[in-house]
Amino acid sequence: MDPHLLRTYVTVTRLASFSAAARALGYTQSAVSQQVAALEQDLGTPLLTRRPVAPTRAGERLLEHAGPLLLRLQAARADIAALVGAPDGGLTLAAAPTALTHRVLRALPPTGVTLRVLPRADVPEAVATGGADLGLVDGLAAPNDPLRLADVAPLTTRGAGQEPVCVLLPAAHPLARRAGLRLADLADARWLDAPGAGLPLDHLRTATGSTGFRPALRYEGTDLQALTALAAAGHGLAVVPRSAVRDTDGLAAVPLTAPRVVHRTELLYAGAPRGAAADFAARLDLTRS
Amino acid sequence: MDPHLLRTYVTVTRLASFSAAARALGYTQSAVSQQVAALEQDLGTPLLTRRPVAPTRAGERLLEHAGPLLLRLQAARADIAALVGAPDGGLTLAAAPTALTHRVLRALPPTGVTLRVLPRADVPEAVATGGADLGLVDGLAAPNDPLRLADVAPLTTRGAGQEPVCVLLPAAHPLARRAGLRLADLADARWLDAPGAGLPLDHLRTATGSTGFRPALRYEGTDLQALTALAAAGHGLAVVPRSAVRDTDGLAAVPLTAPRVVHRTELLYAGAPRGAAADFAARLDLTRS
DNA sequence: CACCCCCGATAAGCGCCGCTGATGGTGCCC
DNA sequence: GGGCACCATCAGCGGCGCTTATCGGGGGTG
Repeated sequence: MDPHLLRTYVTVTRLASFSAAARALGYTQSAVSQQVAALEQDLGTPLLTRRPVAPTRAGERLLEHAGPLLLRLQAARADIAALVGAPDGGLTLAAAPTALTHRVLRALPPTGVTLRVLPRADVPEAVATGGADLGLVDGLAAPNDPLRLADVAPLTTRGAGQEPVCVLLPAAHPLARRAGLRLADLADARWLDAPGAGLPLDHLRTATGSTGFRPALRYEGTDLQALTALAAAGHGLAVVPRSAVRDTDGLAAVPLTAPRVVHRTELLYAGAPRGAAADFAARLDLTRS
Repeated sequence: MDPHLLRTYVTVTRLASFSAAARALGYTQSAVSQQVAALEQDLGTPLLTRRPVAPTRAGERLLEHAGPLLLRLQAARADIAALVGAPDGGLTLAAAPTALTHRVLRALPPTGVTLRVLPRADVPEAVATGGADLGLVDGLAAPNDPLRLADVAPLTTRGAGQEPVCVLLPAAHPLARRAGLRLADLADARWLDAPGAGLPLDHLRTATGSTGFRPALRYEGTDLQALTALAAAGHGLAVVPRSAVRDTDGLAAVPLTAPRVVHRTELLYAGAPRGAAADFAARLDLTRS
């Protein structure tokens, strides 16, 4: 189970070709063939069907393991490398789109910042693999509960703010005049599914334990403005943190009263923040409400 | 970052000796020395101080990664192996002590079962590495919330029951006559810390967001009977699922009313349950309350 | 229907990596 | 101060894994 073999195997399945994988990895086709054979012999079972090249059942299981494994390996490398290399003075921040609250933006140093906006699921990976010094992720959680993140590597999380959430709906919606809304009452409504930009629907489902929240339109961008416009135009409801609500024609934003859920933002880092990253983290703490 | 080198490095740090690690791993001392040197060169930094042999800062970081990495690797192996080998008909069940509710015990097949009671933290590992076909873990959670488990490997969880929890206190305790108790009111009391048997104190802390719950006595066994006796004798309070409460001299069990937490039991498995494991899982589902 | 091309498996050869055994240097304990 | 236990280093060698070369087969095309 050499990581080398694992990487080759993953590449072969991804490209569905021994030869293409060989070209991609800088090997000969023969080497790739031998590597896959070695892996299969090691595990005692075929992992791929040839012609066409596709994973067997065992191969599919292995793929599920291989990704996180290689990721963790890379994370370990990056972690040590970060400890060795001197901090370069700059600060790279990976953030989910809705995690960029005003409080965060205010705490940013004036220069030397690189901001990478990523889908929320990619943020921990970016921090773990050294693609960013710090990460900001957000999500719905019970008050004071930490967020649930995939543990690609031993990352430290620190709360970076909580705020109420609102439901976005067209102003003409029958419920738009309400002072507060219960999420359970909206399970049968049509929702915007915005895994990149906002809070994906399965977050709502786990938060309420419901199986509802059928998607109306799936939005794959990361832009909140567009999401807001979609909600105003009646393409579906959305849940966003209150501070992300902007006055928009035809839009109503009603606070969510039940379940008691807050929009929570967390700061992520590997090891201890250093240099500009430490400064930023400290400044973020100072503005704690 | 060969897993081989990683394993050697971990062994060296654990034994704090190159020579001892070499003996343990079946290498010569020379080989171990070269392996560690290779790892250090690969990562570009010293990982160990010699004389005495102890990890450097970078080495400590690496250790944090190496454990889960090697575990995952082993889990992947075991996962594939389980897929290859025919199910042996038997069923090995790894369970946390308090996860063995009556409902679980009733669903067990009459023969061919091996029951391994482990500390809760070890259950996912046992399932992932093939030490058990199924796992049962329990813990406190908000109603309908899944438990938080370390994801050593892609494991599937399935709810296997929820029930209210009670606080165990001596019958002479001033609060023993109450009909219900709020956990927050008990943060300053002295608690039994039973990481093996019951619900460790940090579970209570995360559940309430409190930093209280100072331990009075630390109990390292896995026996609930002893824990109950300790509570009755006034050595500290404990929280247990209601069904685990037995009539005991001098013991009072008061339902916990706030926060709204339940004792939740979950079934864990890698891939899809097969053979006797599938039967058991289905029977557990049938008795769903 | 036959040819050809592309793909993957296999064989042979070789270079390099990593192991062993031996030796050197160093701190610690007696 | 001597001996010992420990780790580093060196030389040598065996085997692993790569490349090159070749074979077998399947599908597309003329």
